[in-house]
Amino acid sequence: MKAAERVLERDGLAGLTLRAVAREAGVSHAAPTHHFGDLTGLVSELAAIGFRQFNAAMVAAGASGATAIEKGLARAKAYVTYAQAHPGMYGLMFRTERLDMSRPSLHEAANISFAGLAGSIGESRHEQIQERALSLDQAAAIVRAWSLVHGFTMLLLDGRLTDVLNRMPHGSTLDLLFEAMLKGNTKPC
Amino acid sequence: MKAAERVLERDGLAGLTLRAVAREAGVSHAAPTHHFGDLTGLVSELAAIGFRQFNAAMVAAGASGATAIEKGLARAKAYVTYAQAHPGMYGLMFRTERLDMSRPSLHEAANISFAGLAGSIGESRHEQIQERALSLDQAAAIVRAWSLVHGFTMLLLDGRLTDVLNRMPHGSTLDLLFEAMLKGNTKPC
DNA sequence: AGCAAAATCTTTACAGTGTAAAAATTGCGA
DNA sequence: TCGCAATTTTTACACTGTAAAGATTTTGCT
Repeated sequence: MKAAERVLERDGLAGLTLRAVAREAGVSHAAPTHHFGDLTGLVSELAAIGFRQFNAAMVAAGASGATAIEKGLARAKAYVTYAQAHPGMYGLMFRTERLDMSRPSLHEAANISFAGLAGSIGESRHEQIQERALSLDQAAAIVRAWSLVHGFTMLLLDGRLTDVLNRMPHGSTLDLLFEAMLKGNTKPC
Repeated sequence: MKAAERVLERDGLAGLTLRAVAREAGVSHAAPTHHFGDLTGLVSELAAIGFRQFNAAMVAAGASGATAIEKGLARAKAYVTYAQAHPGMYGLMFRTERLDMSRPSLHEAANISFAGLAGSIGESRHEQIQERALSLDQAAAIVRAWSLVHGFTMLLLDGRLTDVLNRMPHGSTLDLLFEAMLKGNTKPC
């Protein structure tokens, strides 16, 4: 197996550095650079793997429910669950600063994930969504679902929800809060 | 003026390093360390300033509207506008990894921002919210609004919405999308 | 098989970085 | 003014990403 592939088996993303992955892979410190060009390249390649895992989890979750509503809820929960299980990877995937979205593998993986989201929204609206041309309503529905779940996930991973949770009635769980958030009427203003 | 204070006048947050702020402040490279302890301390102090600015913008926006609905919308727009005007700062404020939330100044500034959000939600629900004890409904409403706006903001700053925007009907603006997202019915599942 | 070319890896080097400890300087109150 | 504490500089170290050049291995082709 090539060093490049060994590098991509890393699971802890905390202290991710070119030299660290080189050490772990048992190669010289400059070897990874040859494969990935630079740190941005390595991170982008890892993020692409993340998007594929992430998408697979969502597809699997969507297959479980019976109604469109159940499927949507299952997918939303799978979204948060994936992020909780792989917080470092989720951060990598959605922190554009160190990402090169023009890399084909990353671009494609991210696009497939987005298509899954759009398809899911179309399903729940009982209409076929043409990704190339969205109506305002469709775009709003997609962005609403995405913002809601992504925002919740980010706040959760960044520890911004612990205070709210602690101040909720005794016995309240994160799951309960998440469901209540999704099911309620949105208009906050 | 002390070097420490000069450091905090930095506006570009892109290449923020201890040594960079030292250079800009015209002090030795190790001077900032004495004031802030370490990089986490510096970043946390900057984030506290950000939260205060941010909160001021929200309060100002809330004063403009007549009805509770108008106020809420104005605040939501001010939220996104602040993040667009200070993307580096917004990232700093919500990227916990390099933040020390136990720092009194940061903790307090972040709490005031949260109280503003909670108060805004209480206003739109026509009820007084006791921050120390939230009902499930109240917590869900707060987290829903926060997730929605924070998620939208993050996706926007990370460039994840440009594709959606490009595929919307000709003439659609970000503002239009944002309003449509907020006004629609939420249940994505 | 043999050999040239391409891919892969190592070595060496350099400019930055955060952080720690000691030395030097400054400011200020008694 | 003197002394002490706050502040800053100096020096040092172990890291980091990146670049360039040489060494090695793998691959493809006749």
